[in-house]
Amino acid sequence: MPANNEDIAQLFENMATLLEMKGDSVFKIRAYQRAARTIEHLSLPLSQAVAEDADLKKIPGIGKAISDKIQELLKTGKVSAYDRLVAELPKGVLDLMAIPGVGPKTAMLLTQELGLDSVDQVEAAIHDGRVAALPRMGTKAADTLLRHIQAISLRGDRTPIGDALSLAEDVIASLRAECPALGSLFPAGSLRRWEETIGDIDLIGTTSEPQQVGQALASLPVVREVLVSGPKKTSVVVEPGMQIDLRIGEDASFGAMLQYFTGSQQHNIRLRDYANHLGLSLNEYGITDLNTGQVQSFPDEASFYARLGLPYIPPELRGGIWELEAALEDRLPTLVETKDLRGDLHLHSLWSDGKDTIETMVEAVAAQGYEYMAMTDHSSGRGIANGLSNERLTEQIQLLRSMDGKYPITILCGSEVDIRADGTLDYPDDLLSELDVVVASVHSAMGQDSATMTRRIIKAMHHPAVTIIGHLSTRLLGHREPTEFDLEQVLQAARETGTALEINASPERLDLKDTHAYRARELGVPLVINTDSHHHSSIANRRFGVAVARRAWCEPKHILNTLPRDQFLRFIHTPKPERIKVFDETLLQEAQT
DNA sequence: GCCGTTTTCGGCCCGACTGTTTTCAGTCG
Repeated sequence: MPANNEDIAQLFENMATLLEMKGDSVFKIRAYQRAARTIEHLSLPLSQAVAEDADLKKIPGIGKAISDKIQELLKTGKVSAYDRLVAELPKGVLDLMAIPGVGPKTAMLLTQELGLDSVDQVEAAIHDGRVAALPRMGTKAADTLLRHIQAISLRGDRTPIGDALSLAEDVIASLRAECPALGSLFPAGSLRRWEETIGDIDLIGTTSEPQQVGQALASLPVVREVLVSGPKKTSVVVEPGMQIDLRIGEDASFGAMLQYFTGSQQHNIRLRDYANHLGLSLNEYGITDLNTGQVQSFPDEASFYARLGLPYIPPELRGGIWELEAALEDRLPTLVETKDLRGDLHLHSLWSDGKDTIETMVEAVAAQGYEYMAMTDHSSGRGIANGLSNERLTEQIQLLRSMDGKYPITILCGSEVDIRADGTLDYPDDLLSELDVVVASVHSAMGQDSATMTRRIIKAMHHPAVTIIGHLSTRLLGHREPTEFDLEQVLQAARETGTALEINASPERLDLKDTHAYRARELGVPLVINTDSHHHSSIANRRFGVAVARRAWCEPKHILNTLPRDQFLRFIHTPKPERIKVFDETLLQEAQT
């Protein structure tokens, strides 16, 4: 199995760490870190790029040396320079960095001075006092280390954005209740960039009473531990095991602060580098003119970016790879927004495993101002999901047809049909042909190898009745790994057959994920943002799906369900291979207007 | 190691906090 982008990014991240332990040039270290971050967020698999003989040096932050190493890794399965570094440095030294607060320097100190090569050994060495006796350590530092080690198991991995966002909203509400002096208070960081999982929750606020707000956070009942407590910054760990960082500033400089703490780090590094060329220096308080020393503050982000001669860059685009160039060349996309959506094409009711009646779901979707919707209960193969037999589906179709026209929304007949292990569908063709919208999804045999799964999905795409492939990878964030398949082949087949791919907005799925959606958009594959709601309240989840699309640089024209009703109906009523032309035409039309 | 709105050589983002230090190194984001 060739290395994927994540593996390659991890290798360069390790490489940077090992070089730092050796005391190598900080700039070389930074170059490897930058390359790692870039590769991690790349939409195109590097294995694919190398196979196609693409020039990797076109990717920002990747030059000859790193390009050569990527090629070496993909061709031979290893990077000799990396292997040499690993051999050169003490065994286990990278493992120690899993301890928060232990960086390359401390890890080296622990391995070289005490010969420790595992977290367990460090814990033992703290207990018998050897760690506290090290140079630049002490009892307090050793105690802190011990607390961090004990907290490792409690502080889980990254948290899915849905959970992190509701936690952040709870904390914001509590702080508001506790602190009358609080002005603005918003999430920043990865939460504001809508990353699919969140490490720490960053909050930024303004107040005339900074100490009071920090104190209020530290005293919240959900707080398990206070990590940092200063005049401008407070960090705590709250009950489910998440870290919250609160930064406090003034209203007049809120724009600079919001920009600074929204990141990404990579975006900020590139932005500050660019600013330096303009004779300006950026920090969280404002923009300093390096010639005059004058500091200018900004109440909002738009004026901050404008001072740099840039248009406003939406947080979802601030990945630090492509957005600065796009902004300079005035080709930032006009990103799709929630208000652009006109339909939801993946909805469940009590007929299968939903929790609401069809009527409740219809009313809830109509209340969003949508123009059309498709009821898509499960097919019969989903025994546990109370899937509809042929007879029940026929019955439901009759019911839906009788309802259509009685609501301020067009009700389409649909089904979420299982793609069986062999790529066939779960209903006979004559029944499928009666449906307006078929969402075909994998729900079983998820362990198939990549080639089998790829064939299976592509076979389903070639079925004339299949409108959309639902939650392509079947992953559940934090619970189930994605299936294995060849993304490029699947996307090409989607394009050829005129099959749309779903961006499933359920915060536990987010499937397509952002980088896959990005690649799909590049290849001209129609995308659909669906909530897959099983309850009327879940329709609000569309914001998560819109966020994925925005991170994929999607404009309304890339999203099928931003089409007005009649154009959407024209799309689904056009036979499949021709259907893609309808999509392309609407693209052209929109581009001209 | 990367890169070019001063540059193919000489630069490379910026600050808060902690714990150990009498002026700073390490870590984090």
